[in-house]
Amino acid sequence: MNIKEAAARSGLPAKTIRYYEDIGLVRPLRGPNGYRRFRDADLHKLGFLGRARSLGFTIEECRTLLALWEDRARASADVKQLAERHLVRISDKIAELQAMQATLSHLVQACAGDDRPDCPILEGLAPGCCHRTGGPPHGPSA
Amino acid sequence: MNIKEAAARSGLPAKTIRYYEDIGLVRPLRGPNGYRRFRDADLHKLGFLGRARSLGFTIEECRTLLALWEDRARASADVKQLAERHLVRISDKIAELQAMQATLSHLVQACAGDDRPDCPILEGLAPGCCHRTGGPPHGPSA
DNA sequence: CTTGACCTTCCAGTGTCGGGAGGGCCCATC
DNA sequence: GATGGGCCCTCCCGACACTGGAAGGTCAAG
Repeated sequence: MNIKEAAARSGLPAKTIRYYEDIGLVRPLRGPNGYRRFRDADLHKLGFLGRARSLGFTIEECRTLLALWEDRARASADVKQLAERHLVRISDKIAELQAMQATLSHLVQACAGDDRPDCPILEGLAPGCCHRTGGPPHGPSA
Repeated sequence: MNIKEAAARSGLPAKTIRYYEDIGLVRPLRGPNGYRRFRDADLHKLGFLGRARSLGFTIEECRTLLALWEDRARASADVKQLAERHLVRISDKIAELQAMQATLSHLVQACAGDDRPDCPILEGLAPGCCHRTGGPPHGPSA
């Protein structure tokens, strides 16, 4: 099948599928006109990738998982280790977001939110004020 | 003071400070040799930015917050609205991560993690298997 | 005068695509 | 045979918020 049907069946945008081919995650055949031709095995891979990505695995982890998936002799311990490391990352991220949430909701609760200029939120962000969560100043990344 | 001291005092890398100047968040003076010269007001801004960023506000939100901070006649409602929208984003993100966490930890628990090839994690990622969390296949972004 | 720390600008890369330009292919219809 | 519309191709740029590095200017100490 052509890319549009592969996209519809896998749930991935055609652009993403082309990108995945670009970085070597899938290798569909090519017809004589240069069109990509996807077999069932390619579809399976795409579905696998979509689900792994939706669980937050990076592309490189997906590449590893895909290799393990296709290796019938793999040890399940290898997969489990990868997944557990990813779970740790997820937990860390959740904790980080919860810390932001706690700090910010304190500030929001303290703010009247009317047409007066007094604003505990801005005051809380001002230098030398109040207690902080203490994290390094690089929240949303990592 | 020069950029290095401003970086040390604000907790931001010098590169980041240059970037912030580039996009117009701070406007330090320049000495006759072309070096940036930071006044206390610039330092305050940098600290403000660092804390707002650490709470997960985007650069554009920081720009808005900074404008509100410097506007002595702003209504605190404007700030509160911005912060509340951001809180919603944080909650959504947490929920998304928790869904990933739930799905993945189920799979991990079911996996023996030994040297045999049977792996419920990979099976759970395979097409046409088991129940999913159902989210769109774009986890870590957004 | 040399050394080394500091400063400058500019360019390129990160990760994961999405948007769009410019052009080719294919099928159906007139 | 010509035309239209849909599908496909490659290639390049932009997004986010920086980070690294190269090439070169400036300053203070020895």
